[in-house]
Amino acid sequence: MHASTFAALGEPKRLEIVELLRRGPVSVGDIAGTLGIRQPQVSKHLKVLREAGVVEDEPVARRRIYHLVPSAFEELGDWVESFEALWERRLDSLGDLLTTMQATRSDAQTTPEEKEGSP
Amino acid sequence: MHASTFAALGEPKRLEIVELLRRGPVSVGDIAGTLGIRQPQVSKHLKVLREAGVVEDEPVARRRIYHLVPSAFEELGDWVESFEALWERRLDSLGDLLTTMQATRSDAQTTPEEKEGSP
DNA sequence: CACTCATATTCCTCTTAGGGAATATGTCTT
DNA sequence: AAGACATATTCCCTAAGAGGAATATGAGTG
Repeated sequence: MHASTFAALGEPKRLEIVELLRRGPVSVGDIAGTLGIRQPQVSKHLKVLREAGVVEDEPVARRRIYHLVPSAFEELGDWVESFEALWERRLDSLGDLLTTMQATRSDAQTTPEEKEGSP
Repeated sequence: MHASTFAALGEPKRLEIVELLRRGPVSVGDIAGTLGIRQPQVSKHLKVLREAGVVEDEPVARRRIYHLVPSAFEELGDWVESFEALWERRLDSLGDLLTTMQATRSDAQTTPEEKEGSP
């Protein structure tokens, strides 16, 4: 996963553009009009999104219609999924830990004990 | 979905930190040592990640152990999913379009390109 | 309490990114 | 080909962000 993808989405206006494109392909001028951004800024933002692989454009008549690129979101989804798989494992470990603690001791008072293990 | 989450992940070193934390909770010093970044920079990056809700820290002895925050990734996952649902709808529309075109059966004209596929 | 280790914060500098205005490129239309 | 429209690019300026070095805060240990 490239940081540039996140960087592209990390700018508020660009995220708005992406949310707008969610509704379907839109031209540069329409993006500018809908979001109240000036056309040159829109073109700049689209350039960043395009180079990050988030959007693509297709010329139609004399305008350029921009649309989202599914594979970018698939990659993102895979990445996030690979993290979500961790919580389950962790929760299992936590369950084990709690079970162990409960079995070992069931009392705790003022002084929190220091967990040892790192030399 | 807040742009700040993406912005936090959009910096290469910070993304590295997140990838490292995937393996489990780590102290600031260990992050610095593992990634070859100086401690102050690590603290700064962690501050950004923390304020974006991506990581949390817990004091253990005299260090601070940082770990990922599941809810942040869940939110991310939901967001991405809401996009992936679109492709299917779009593909349905495309299917309809193709069906219509085939039914109409009026070829010739300015149909310049065809996606390569099964011949 | 003084000391030390671990982390956070500050100050400085420099590069980069974003907005505004103007202009260049490109593409239909007539 | 000239003109009109749509988009991209450039220049300028300002501000945000990231690294380096030094220092402040905080927590545990003798």
